[in-house]
Amino acid sequence: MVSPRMHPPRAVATPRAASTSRTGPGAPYTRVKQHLKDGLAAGQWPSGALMPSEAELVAQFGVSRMTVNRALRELQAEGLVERLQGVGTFAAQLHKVSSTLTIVDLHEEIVGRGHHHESRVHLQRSEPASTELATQLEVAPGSAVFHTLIVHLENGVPLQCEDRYVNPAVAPRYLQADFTRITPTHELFRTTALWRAQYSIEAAQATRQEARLLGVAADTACLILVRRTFTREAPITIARLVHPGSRYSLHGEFQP
Amino acid sequence: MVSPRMHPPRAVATPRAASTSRTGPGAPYTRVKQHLKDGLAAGQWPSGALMPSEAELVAQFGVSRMTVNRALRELQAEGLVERLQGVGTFAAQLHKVSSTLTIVDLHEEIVGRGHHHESRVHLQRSEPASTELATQLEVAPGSAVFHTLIVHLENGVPLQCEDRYVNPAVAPRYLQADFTRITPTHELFRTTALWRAQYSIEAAQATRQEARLLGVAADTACLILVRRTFTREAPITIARLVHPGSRYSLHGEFQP
DNA sequence: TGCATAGGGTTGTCTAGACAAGTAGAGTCA
DNA sequence: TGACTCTACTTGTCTAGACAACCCTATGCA
Repeated sequence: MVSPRMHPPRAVATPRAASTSRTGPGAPYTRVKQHLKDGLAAGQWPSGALMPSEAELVAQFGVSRMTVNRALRELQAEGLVERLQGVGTFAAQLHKVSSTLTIVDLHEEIVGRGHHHESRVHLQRSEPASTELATQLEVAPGSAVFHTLIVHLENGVPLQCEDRYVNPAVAPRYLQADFTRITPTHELFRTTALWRAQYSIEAAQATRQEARLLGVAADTACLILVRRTFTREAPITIARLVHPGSRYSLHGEFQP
Repeated sequence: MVSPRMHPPRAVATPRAASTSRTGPGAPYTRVKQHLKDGLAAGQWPSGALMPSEAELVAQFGVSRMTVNRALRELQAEGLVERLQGVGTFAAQLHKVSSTLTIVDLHEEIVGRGHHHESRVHLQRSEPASTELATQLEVAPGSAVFHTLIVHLENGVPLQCEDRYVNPAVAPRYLQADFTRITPTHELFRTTALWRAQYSIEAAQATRQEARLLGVAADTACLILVRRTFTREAPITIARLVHPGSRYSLHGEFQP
């Protein structure tokens, strides 16, 4: 980090008195944004519905149009609304948007959309590793590994089935976490040093168990992401993340 | 899509004369943003280096601070800079970046596996762009774009259905290529300068046409990758790549 | 009937000024 | 020396007004 610039004298604006704090999450544009997010989460505007115009929001919130405009522009960037010049602002198709293949915490992603996130823990235990799993996690065959099976719900709708095995040597306290309150991704982020990740993405029909957990028909096309992460020394975890294809897609961008 | 609201009369601003167009990619905030992006790409500011303050950019570009602020805010959102209130703007740590969904030529991939690659060209022509497509490729609606529909086979088994639209302004000789001998990806690599790519991955059941072309059942789960590539200036192509899920998966790796 | 146009809505953007809040160097005083 | 304030600088945000580009409907005219 380079040290900040010196401070040569320069004439600046004359100060005056004012009242309320404006920085931070209580800022007006944040209020407008949250109001719209809440409305979207509550189904106030179904997908494709026309949302209030900037002028209407200006009147409703008593703020300037630039402020409203910023809120809407950010919602657009987040993929929650679509805007057409000369036409209006529309509620976007639900959940299309997700983020990069960067490893993001699903919880943050869902909350970032202004939605409610819930985890249902179906399995949380230690079990002996199969031969293949032992190879993947680079542990001795038959030695204990941690296994969790969790379904994540967005606004009550199952979004992801997360079947995960964890290397106990790297995250010995993994099983003690309360996964209804913290996601495995977050827990592992917190306690291990991620260095590298490998993933593979495929489409397949859900297994019977997965279909049941996700509440979809057994032949639904699902997007399956298998991700293996590593510290600099050893594998941390291998996760099989199953999304019903109709409710999810991955987006990304890269620049060589 | 709900129909737009009615237009009750309301008083609006009085018009006045002005000169240059401000909307679009030539917009001042875009210029500022691009200038900084270019500088970052050129290594003008190494990771962590202090970048020009808003006031300096205001002076340099002759625009208002709000305009500069917007450019910097968007660069921050893109992860290219970090900003600290009261301190300054710093070049972000390089490539925290995502993934290596590197664009590989399918032909090389198949040949690399020691297998035989064959392309069946089902469509190769120029056609008028639909409104949405025109937007995606940033061409005038209704203007001609190039369209190819090709099925790639590995050892005689259909592996990918490639439905591709190309911007004629960027690759004017695209249609003259012999796609039984060279893949579109290779042709475009050869004739255009790839700068950026956007992709979206989802799972879905194949359409009837796709199922027929791929020789699979209509309800087969497929992995669909929609990829849009760009030169530094304009979109090159948008491709919809459909793989029968059972026969394909994507692999990647990244390092933070 | 059919076409051109005007009007009034919508988003997109820019400006100039202002205040708020945070940082850090430079002085001041005990 | 060490703790304090002062002050210049930074980013963060808001406002009111304006113009541009675009879209849709209604209207008037041929």
